[in-house]
Amino acid sequence: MPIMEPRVRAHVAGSVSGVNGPGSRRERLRDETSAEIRTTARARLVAGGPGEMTLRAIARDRGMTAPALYRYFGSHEELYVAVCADVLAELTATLEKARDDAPAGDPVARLGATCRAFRRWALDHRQEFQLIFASGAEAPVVGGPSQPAGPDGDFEMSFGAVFLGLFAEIWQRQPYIVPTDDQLPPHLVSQLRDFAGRVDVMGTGLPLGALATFLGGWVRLFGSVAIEVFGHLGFALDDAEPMFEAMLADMAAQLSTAAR
Amino acid sequence: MPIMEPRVRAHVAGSVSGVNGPGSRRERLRDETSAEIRTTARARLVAGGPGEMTLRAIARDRGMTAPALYRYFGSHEELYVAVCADVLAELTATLEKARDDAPAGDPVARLGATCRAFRRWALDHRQEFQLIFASGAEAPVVGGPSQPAGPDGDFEMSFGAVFLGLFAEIWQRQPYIVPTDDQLPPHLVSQLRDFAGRVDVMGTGLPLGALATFLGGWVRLFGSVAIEVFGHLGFALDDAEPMFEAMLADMAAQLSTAAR
DNA sequence: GTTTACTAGTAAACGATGTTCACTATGCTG
DNA sequence: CAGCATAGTGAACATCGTTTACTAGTAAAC
Repeated sequence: MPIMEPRVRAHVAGSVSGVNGPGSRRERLRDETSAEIRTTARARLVAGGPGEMTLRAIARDRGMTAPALYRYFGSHEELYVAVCADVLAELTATLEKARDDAPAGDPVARLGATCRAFRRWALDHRQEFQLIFASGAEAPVVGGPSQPAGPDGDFEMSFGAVFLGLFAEIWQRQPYIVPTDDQLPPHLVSQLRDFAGRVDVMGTGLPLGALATFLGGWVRLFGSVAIEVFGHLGFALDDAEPMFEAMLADMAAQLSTAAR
Repeated sequence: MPIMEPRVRAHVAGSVSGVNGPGSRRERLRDETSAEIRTTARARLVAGGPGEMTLRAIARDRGMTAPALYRYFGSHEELYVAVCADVLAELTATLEKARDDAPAGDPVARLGATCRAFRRWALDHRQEFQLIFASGAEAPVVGGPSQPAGPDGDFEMSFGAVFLGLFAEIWQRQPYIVPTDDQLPPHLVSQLRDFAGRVDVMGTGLPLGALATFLGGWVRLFGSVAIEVFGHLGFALDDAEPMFEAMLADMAAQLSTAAR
C-alpha cells in the first residue's frame, strides 16, 4: 500500500519514478489540457464576471464533469490564481511589446508607450484588470519570504520590473532632478533603502530619490487607470483619455529635467 | 383575487391603502429590522469578506430563516447594494465630520484633513472600501438617466460633492492658478462644460480649469488610497504614509498659488 | 507480451447556497 | 369582532464546491 494516493502523487510533479518526467507525451497532454481549462475559465470570466467562473460550468463548456478538473487544480481557488497568473503574464508581455515597439533611443517615449499600453489593456480587459488588481488576495507584503522572483511567488514584480527597468533606463541615459536623501522624509528613506537592497539586482545605482520618483509614477499610473476602469470618473467624464495624457505629459516633463 | 400578491405589494411602498404609511408602528419595526439585517450583513463582510455575506448565514446570525429576508430585500443582490449604500453614507459622514473639525477659515487645511480621513477610513475599512470602489457594478455613467441626485441613484455624488465643495470653497476664498480653457485639450473642455452644467447647482462659477484641477486631485487621491488598500505598493513600502503626505503637500501647494 | 501501475475521467453523494412556494400565526384595520 | 396584510417557517429545486468510489485506457516493468 503506497503512502500517497495516486491522485496526490500526480499533483506533486507529474510522476515520481520512471522517465515519465518533463517532455513525455503524458506531460505534454496534461499541460495542454490545463491550459485549455484556464482559457475556458478566462472566457467565462470576461463573458459574465467572476461569478460565472464556476468549476461545473467550466467543465461543462469543455464536455467534462467537474471532478475531473481536480486532476489539474487542487481547488477552485487554485484554478483562480492560475488564471490570475496567466493574465498577469499576458499583461507583462503586452507591456514589453509596447516598450520594444517604441524607439529604442528614447526611453521616455518608451515609458509613455508602455503606460498607454497599460491603460489600453486595462480598458480592453476590465474583468481581468479587476481580477488582478482589485482582488482581496493582497499581494505579498514587503517583508515576505524573500523569494528572489520565485516561480510566481512575487506577484507584482514580474511586470512591475518593466516599469522600474524603464525608469532605470531613463536615469542612465539622462539623469533627471530628484530629491536628495535629506529632502525626503526619513521614514521614506529607510524604506527606500530596504527596497533598493531588495532589487539591486539591477545594479544601476539609482539614487533613493529616483526610486521615490518611480514609485510616485507608479501611483499616478495605477491610480489613473484604476479610477477609470472602476468607473469613478464617469460622474464627470465619459472619456478620460485627455486627463490621462495630461498626466503622462506631466510625468514626461518631470523625467526630462536634465540634472547635469 | 388581487392583481399583486401581498409580498410584492409590501415591497412597493410599505402599504398601499389605509394609514399604515410612514410613521406607523409596523413601518418603524420594519425599518429597524431592515437596518439590523444590513448591519449583520456588514459584520459578516468585515469578518470574512464578501464570500461570507450569504443570505442563509445572515439569517442564521439573526435567528431567522433565509426566506424571511425576502420580506426586506428582493434578492441577495438587493441586500448587497443596500449595504453599499449604508457604507457610502457612513463614509460621507466621516468625511464631512473631518472637514468640519478642521479650522473653518482654512479651506486648504480642511481639504487636507478630509483627504487624510479618506485614507484612514479606507485603511480601517478595507473590505468596505473594496466593496464600494472596486465592485464590478460600475457607477452610473455620465449620460445617465439624469436623475438629480436621486434617492441614491447617483452613487458617487453624495460624497464626491464633499470634495468638489471643498475645491469650490478654496477657489472662492483665494483663486489659484488654473489653466485657461484654450490651454486644455478641446475634448476635455467640452466634457468639463457638460459636467459644469450638471453640477452648477453649486453656482460658484468655477472656471473649467478649476474643475480639471478638482478632477486631477480626485484622481490622485483615489489612486493613492486605492493602490495602498489593494496592496500594490507593498512590494516596495510597508507604510505608504510618507508618500501620501507628499502627494497632499504637492496638492496643497498647487492650490495655494495665488492667481490674483 | 503479458502484467502491473498509474492516469484521466465518470457517477453518485454531501453540505451549502439563492430562490420559490405553500402555509401559519400575529397583529392592524374597518 | 371579522377580515386581511404581514412576518415568518418549512419543504423543495437547481446550482455550486468537494469527496469518494469506481472504470477504462495507457505507459512502464518484468
